[in-house]
Amino acid sequence: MARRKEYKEEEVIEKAMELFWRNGYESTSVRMLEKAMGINQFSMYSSFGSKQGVFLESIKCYEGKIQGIIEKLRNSTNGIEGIKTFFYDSIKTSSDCNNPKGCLITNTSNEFAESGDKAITEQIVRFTTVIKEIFIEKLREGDIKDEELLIKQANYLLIAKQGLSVAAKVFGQKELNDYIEITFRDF
Amino acid sequence: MARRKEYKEEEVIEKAMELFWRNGYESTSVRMLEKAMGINQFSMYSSFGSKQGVFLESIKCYEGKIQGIIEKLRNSTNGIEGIKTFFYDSIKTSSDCNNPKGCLITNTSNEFAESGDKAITEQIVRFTTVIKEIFIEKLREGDIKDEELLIKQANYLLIAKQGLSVAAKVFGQKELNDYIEITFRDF
DNA sequence: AATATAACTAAGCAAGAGCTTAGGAAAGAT
DNA sequence: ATCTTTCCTAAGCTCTTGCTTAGTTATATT
Repeated sequence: MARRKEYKEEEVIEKAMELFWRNGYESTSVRMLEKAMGINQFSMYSSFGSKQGVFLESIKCYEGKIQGIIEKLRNSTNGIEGIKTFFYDSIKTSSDCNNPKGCLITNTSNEFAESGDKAITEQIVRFTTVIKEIFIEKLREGDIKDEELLIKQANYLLIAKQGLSVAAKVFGQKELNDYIEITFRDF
Repeated sequence: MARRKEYKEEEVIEKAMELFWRNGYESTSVRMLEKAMGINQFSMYSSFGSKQGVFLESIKCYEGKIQGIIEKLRNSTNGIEGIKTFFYDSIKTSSDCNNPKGCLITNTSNEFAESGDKAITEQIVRFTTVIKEIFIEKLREGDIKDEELLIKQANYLLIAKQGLSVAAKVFGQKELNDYIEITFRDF
């Protein structure tokens, strides 16, 4: 017995995500969001509660967007090679132009590192933990490994992946390829 | 024939630098700056022209602060070992508490990556180039190296260093050590 | 058709941003 | 002591921020 929404939340949030991805949280204003999403502030706030609400939903949307390559990593059966492919897939996502560069999760982790925002930090930690566990799982498929070396290597790869995402915003394709090649040269 | 300044620019800029280092550019307001620097906005603007002026001067101040470890790197004579030491020195700078974590240059590079601000981007590129050239120089001191591999390795180390600075904000000491150890394991 | 409920528009709110300015205070030159 | 030049205080300027609200429009139910 009432009027229907003229937009779908899943659709407008995608536009929001791209904006946050490109500019970060603070540099994206609610006015910019309403233009990009094609809805006005009232609708935004009634659908997502707050700017932070839009942002958290954007992160979920992003996770959905990259779920494909994460599943690919998870289902890979060639150990360390699967992780290497994951690295290449990651920068490929952001190199189809018109897409922002870098990784939204990593960008966010950086922007909020010192702020200590709880809801956002939690999202990031959760995501990072998932990736690390997959790395460990894949590394376990490899040759002789004592547990300690395994953790060491997982930490290395996790930070390397994070570094890659950051580097992708600034460095060129050749530099990134050089980086990945040497990262995996001795596994 | 006039009144004298009640502060020294070199002293107040250090406080500004710490604030920018901790919060980034956008999240640091002029009101916060005047409290931290102990001078009011009039003095700030008459000494540095604008908020961005304060920021650019803060970066110079930061470069001065880390010049020690860069000179140490430059003067090292044990090739790749010198670079490894440089990595450890870099995270040491930010692990004496009361200092912000990460690297101001890297933070800035990240924050302004998509903005395309000219003055700031130029500062970053200049600094990055210097580091890369030192890396190449140190790598040249090592064993047999064709030029191409050398560039590849320099790119690797440059991105690895950048990744380390980012990681230092989020990861613990053990993870960082693991990362550095494996980064340099096969040189 | 009348009514109730939800969604839209657009205007506006307080707070904070970067920056400016008028007026007084300090100190070297005369 | 006076004058002149510089510096400091404090208030205020305009613009933008995240968010709200009054008033209107559209739709499902009766």
